[in-house]
Amino acid sequence: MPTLRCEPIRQWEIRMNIGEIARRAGVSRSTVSYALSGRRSVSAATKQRIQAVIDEVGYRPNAAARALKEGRTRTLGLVVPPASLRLTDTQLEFVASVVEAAARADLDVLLSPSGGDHDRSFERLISGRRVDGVILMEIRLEDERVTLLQQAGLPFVTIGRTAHPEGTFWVDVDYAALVARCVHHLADLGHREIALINRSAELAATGYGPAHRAQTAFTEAVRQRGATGIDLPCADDPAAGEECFAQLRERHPEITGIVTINEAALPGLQRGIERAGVAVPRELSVAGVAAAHLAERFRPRLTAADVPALTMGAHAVELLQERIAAPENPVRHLLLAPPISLRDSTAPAPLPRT
Amino acid sequence: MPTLRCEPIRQWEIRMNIGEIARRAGVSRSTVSYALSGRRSVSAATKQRIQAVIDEVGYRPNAAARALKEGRTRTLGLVVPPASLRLTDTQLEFVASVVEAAARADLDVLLSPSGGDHDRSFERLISGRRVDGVILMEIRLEDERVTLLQQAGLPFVTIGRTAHPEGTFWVDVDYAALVARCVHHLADLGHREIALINRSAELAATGYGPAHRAQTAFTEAVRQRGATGIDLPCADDPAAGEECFAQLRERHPEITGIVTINEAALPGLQRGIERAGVAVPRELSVAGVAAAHLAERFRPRLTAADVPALTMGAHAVELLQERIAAPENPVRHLLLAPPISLRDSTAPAPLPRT
DNA sequence: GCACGTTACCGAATCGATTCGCCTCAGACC
DNA sequence: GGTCTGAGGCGAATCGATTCGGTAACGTGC
Repeated sequence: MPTLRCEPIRQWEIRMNIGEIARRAGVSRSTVSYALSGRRSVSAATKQRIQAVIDEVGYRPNAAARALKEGRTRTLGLVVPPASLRLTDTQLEFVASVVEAAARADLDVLLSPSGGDHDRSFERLISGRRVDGVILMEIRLEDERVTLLQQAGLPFVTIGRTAHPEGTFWVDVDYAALVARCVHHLADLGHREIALINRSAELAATGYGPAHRAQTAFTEAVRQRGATGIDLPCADDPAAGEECFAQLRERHPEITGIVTINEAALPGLQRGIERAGVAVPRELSVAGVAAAHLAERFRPRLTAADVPALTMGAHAVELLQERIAAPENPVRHLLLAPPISLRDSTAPAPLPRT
Repeated sequence: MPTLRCEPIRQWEIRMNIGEIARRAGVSRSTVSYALSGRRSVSAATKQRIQAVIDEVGYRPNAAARALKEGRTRTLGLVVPPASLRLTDTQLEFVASVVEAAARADLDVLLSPSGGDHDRSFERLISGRRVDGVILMEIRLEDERVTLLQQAGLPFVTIGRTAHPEGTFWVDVDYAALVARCVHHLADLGHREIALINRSAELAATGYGPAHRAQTAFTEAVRQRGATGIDLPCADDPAAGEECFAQLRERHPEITGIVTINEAALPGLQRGIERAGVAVPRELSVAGVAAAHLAERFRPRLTAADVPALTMGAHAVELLQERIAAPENPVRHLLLAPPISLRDSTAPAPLPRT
């Protein structure tokens, strides 16, 4: 008489590994492997039989076993700033485009928040052989993560670059060139008093490249054109943008042109301008560097160099794949300087009041 | 005499596996394993010697080998909407909080863009044993991904829920309750003509839960209070918000109260209100459901139920861990209905014009 | 007829960890 | 003194894939 214990029967849950496929197809495991990889010839009939079994049971090779044997994981690591810092739209587009580009290349993406107190996550990433390569965002001029990756001998590509980027793979936006271009554009329109609304003072203090390079290029470009320039740091949020503009109007009412690389502050900047009743572009011209959709969203539409964030992620993935496949290849960089899209926020400088 | 060939000497690049650690510490590999896991006793002296070697060479167990043997990867999958759809702030906070919570629990997160043409990525995720469990975002009322995960027998937790969520683990915001609460709040203040600015018509058409539930709850609450309600779908971007408000003023000038769950449209809504010269909250009250920082950013500050996105991600990770550890446990849900934070955008209804 | 190459397949080693079974040596206890 | 117990450690099997070497069978060319 059977006992009352009613263990759930899980017969159909036998593990589907390559051996089981081989058994059902009546071949050896190596034949299944070769049939799938095509690295040795397998007769059409056998191949078909194996494929039929695979389709029937929905088999897929175990990723861990394959990674162990092949020595690669088909996975990329993406190191993102911790969530506590709110990401800018451009940064988000980087992340999204990296993920999509990786998916297109049949690669998975492992996310790791770096900085803050999540160093364990970063350590796991680089020393547990969990990934074949790493994409690093938000690079500082001196960045210890770069050093750690170099020591670990793990291929990596940075979005942004350090102070001495010669030996590494990177993709970056040429903020210096773009800011200079904005200054020249305004100067060409007759503006003589120009302000730069930069990223936050904290970022600059921690050695954030774009903030430094933008400032240097701004100062230089303004000097070249014999204009006068004001450099204003501004926190990455709308409220700060509004505040920043208010201060600018109060302390430097002579300003007729603004260059901004702080896209998070744009909504606030716009609001500040509207509240002050300043007419753009008649009384004040604004040019900048920003994600295209933010430039389009500004009123009036912002004349700006559109940061090609969506393609940059794809480029980074591409470079990383090359680096992984051919570690001895010479380093490659990509410094992007998209043209300025002329929209509605810049115009000839107003005539000086007499 | 040595040859001229100068192969790079890579002696220090010998693979650091558990065997090498064992050799250097003069013990067997199993002893190293037990010393690290603590699953069997190892003398203090031996343990110390092993640890010293590990610290010296910076050894970390190979993730693939461990996953293969243990049958778990210590990795979670996070299925996100494809980048082509711009994520809302609340969604981004979900992602960020999931990643942070996972990092705190020493788990890695594998990102997979679903929908669009990235089904291979999703397939890899669920059938290659790459992850121990999956967190699914942007759930539709009928969602085939849920079915696929159930078939695959992979533990998963959804953020949001399907039409019949009884048998699954999920964390969700009770949009129905929150919208109703907003309606009652406005009704209590004397408003009789209320509009709902909902998510986009496309989302509703594809069976997006919050859009449906919000509409149903809105209709019901308005009916309960004997008020009249207008339900307006609105695309997820500022321009649409502005447009939507303009239409609302034109077609339904009698409206004195607005409820919105469309946070992406908020900036546009604000802009539309300002352009129309409508005084909030004197002439028009606005209440909604949104991420707290967006509510604070609205002018005047938005009375709203603050979506606790940052804790929701953490809850989802917690539930998923439980599901993985104890698959036979009864299902658990979490339906969050945070209180409405009274800010500055609601006030008693204006006296009806005579 | 023999050497040789090709096709098609099998068996076994391998990747790097975990874990089970077994062994030895003390010390405790009857 | 013999048995038991537990600590401490070793060796080997195992997870599921890939891949190398081997081996039949079957032409093909001389």
